[in-house]
Amino acid sequence: MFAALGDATRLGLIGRLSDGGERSIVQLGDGLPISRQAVAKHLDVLLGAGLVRRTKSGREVLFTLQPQSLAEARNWLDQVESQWEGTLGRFKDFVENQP
Amino acid sequence: MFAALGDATRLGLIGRLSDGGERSIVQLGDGLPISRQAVAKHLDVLLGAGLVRRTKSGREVLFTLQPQSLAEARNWLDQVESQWEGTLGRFKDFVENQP
DNA sequence: GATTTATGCAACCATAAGGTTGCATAAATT
DNA sequence: AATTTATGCAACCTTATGGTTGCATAAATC
Repeated sequence: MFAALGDATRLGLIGRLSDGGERSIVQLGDGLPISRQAVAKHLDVLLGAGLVRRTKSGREVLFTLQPQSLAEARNWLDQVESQWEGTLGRFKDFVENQP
Repeated sequence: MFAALGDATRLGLIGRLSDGGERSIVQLGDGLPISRQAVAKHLDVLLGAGLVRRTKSGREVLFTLQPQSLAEARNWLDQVESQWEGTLGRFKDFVENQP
């Protein structure tokens, strides 16, 4: 899922969806300097990573952000950081107990 | 930087460094099914993303985690999530005020 | 001084990633 | 019914990416 976030275009798409609204492929690609197909492929990647949800409405395909999945990424970061800080704490103890 | 995290091998390296210790290229590659050179390349990527710090000690090159940079990634996620929740709040208001 | 041991540099390779184009299909419009 | 408009499918292209191998260098160890 970090891989899915590791592309500027896809980060941009998520940004556009971060207001909670649902948008079609055409809408999401509006203004971008790439073809509609390229946008569709990026959305497929985001879908595969569970970052967006796909619903059909008439002839349109609408995408919405799936923010629960972002929490997953955050949890991983939190875990690494907290483990690091735990060690930092032990290191502080060590230093402070030096004669 | 999400791109740097978007590789299983590199995530593993960060995991190994998350205890705050410093390790050489050989140490970090120990147990991995890839060559030392491949490990060195991954560490270069992590270095480029600011996720690790490089110091020389004798003939060894030691790497340590740079957790401040992880916070950056977290901030981005927080921002997207909070914007989404803001909208969710407005949506709740809307629903609750329906007759 | 000779030999390990830890890296760096560079060329090379296969596959994946991001992108394009052309054509087909399906739902709205006119 | 004819035409837009929104997608999907598939082939194709170029460049990055993750990986390897061979050789050079520099610091420890014998």
